Amino acid sequence: MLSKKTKYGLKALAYMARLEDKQPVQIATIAESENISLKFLESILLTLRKSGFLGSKKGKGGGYYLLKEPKDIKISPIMRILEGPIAMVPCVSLNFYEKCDDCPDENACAVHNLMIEIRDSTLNIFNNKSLADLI
Amino acid sequence: MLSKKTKYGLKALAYMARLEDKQPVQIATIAESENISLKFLESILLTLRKSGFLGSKKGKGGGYYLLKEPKDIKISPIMRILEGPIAMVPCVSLNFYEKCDDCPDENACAVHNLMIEIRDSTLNIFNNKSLADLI
DNA sequence: CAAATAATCTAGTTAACCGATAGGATAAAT
DNA sequence: ATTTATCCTATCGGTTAACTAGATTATTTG
Repeated sequence: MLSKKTKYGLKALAYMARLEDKQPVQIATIAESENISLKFLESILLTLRKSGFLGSKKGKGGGYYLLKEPKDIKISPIMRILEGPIAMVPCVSLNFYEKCDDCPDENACAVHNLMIEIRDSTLNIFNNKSLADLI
Repeated sequence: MLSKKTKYGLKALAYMARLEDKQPVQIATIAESENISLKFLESILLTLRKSGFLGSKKGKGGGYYLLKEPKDIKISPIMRILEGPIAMVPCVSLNFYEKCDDCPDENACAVHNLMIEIRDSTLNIFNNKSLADLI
């Protein structure tokens, strides 16, 4: 299940991608337009800024703005920042790998091999889609 | 993230699929072989029986057994029973649909359309794989 | 019949996490 | 100096995941 955090984050990024000018947008504007809790969105955009997706400006006329062209912002890194691993199981995660407690031999594990397939097909979509494709 | 419940359930089913004879297997045997908590596996196999995947026999020589040939047991219904919706978001779920609170127009939602693609590619795998393919 | 076997059922515990909120600190513009 | 808007820390209620306890029921075997 996709967390609300990720869902809201993607929606906010898509909102910014839709704007042709690169003027900063205020949190409140996005929150209202997309029906997102203001305070919650605040923390989400903050993490997106700290991870290098967004720039920000304080004070009047301030807000958040995309640091790159929408077409150059792929979905997978956003997912990894907001949602965590893309794989359904840590033992097939490329960026968040963790060995299973059970399972002496990964290659012999039925679930492992199935989940590799799922990971690859999911990754194939997230890697090849940009913010520009979402709007 | 795949729950342990689903993971253990799939592993147990794969275990049974590997046996050529259709003799009942005891919970304890599977639990030990696959390093799964006995009591937890107990409740998992019970739900799988109630959903029609497994048959059971009580008393000596009893246990659980598959009701169909491994090649005739697809992954998707197992996932739906143990894990719930396959879609990452309720608004794109085929079997567990639910409207989003935010989002006045689904077709205009960036996340919605992205998640439809993910659902389809995932479903494509789960629908076309059987227990026999896992082993 | 009685003892052993193994599934069935009900219920509870514990820890982690999600979504949201509160309240003040900081920085920039007017 | 005042307003505007991000930044930051902390907290909290609710839910769920993962597991555990203990008693019951049904079946087989001696």
